[in-house]
Amino acid sequence: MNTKEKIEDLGLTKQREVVLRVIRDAEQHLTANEIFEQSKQLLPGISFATVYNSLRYLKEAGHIAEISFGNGASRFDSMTSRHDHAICTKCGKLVDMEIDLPEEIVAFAAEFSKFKLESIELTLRGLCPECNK
Amino acid sequence: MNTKEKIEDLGLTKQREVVLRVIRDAEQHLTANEIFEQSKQLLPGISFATVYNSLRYLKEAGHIAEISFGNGASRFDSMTSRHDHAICTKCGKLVDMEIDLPEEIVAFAAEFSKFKLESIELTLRGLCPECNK
DNA sequence: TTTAGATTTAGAATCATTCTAAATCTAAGT
DNA sequence: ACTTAGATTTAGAATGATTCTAAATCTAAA
Repeated sequence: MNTKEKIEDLGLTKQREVVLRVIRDAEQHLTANEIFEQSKQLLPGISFATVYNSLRYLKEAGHIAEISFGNGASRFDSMTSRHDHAICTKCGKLVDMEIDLPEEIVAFAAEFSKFKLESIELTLRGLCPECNK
Repeated sequence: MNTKEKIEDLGLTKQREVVLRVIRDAEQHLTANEIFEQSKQLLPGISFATVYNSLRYLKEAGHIAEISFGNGASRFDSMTSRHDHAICTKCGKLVDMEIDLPEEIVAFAAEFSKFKLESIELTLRGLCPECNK
């Protein structure tokens, strides 16, 4: 039995489907390069450019999200719902968090900035359990 | 009368002091390249590498903070106190916000992630007033 | 004044990402 | 099935940000 669920029909090309599959099956958030390496195993001829094209496409279609902090390459996330991140300042480990952000804080931030809100997230920086020993 | 305040004695080298001055005097958050351009006006011989070295040094010493979102170059911030950011998804405009984050949210995030907390910030993405017209 | 360590410099190198142009695929209409 | 137009993929070049390297210079302590 395979743990990997079939990807519902999204009208994706073969390569975009592979990229999405890799991201969905990953235990952690992968970089474009890691996604390329794993995609090649499922679809040997795929090119790096296609991985980037697919990431852009999937992001715009709302199937994945891009996460980037100061340090190096972006990472990609298959969670579609709003959530937050914790990042380790020592090893770079990235962890998803679900924090219930009170409506009044969201409203205050929108009012303060005068921006038309699209998304809002909390980022915690610190030491992960391993690095904190 | 000069609006620019003297930088207190931090034991900085000439070039690090210039980089810090440029960041402190800036109206908005600058990229490393913009900082280099402006630093050259105050200290013509300064090199790009030194700007990067200085930025790293000043960041580690806690005098400035680096802000980076997916899109392009990092920006540097002289505010030392905790604060949050709003970023325009269309033009990239970056605005500082001061949001009062309830202690229980901070505690919950630390507990949830199991990280030893160093900092926490809120990031709002959306359209700035100009781009929203 | 010597010396060791830190800093600066210029330019090369690296890394992530985007662009380009040609080849290939796909779907719609014949 | 055949044509065509548009979208997609490919390989590799190009770009942009940042870091590295090695030599020169500065600084502070002995």
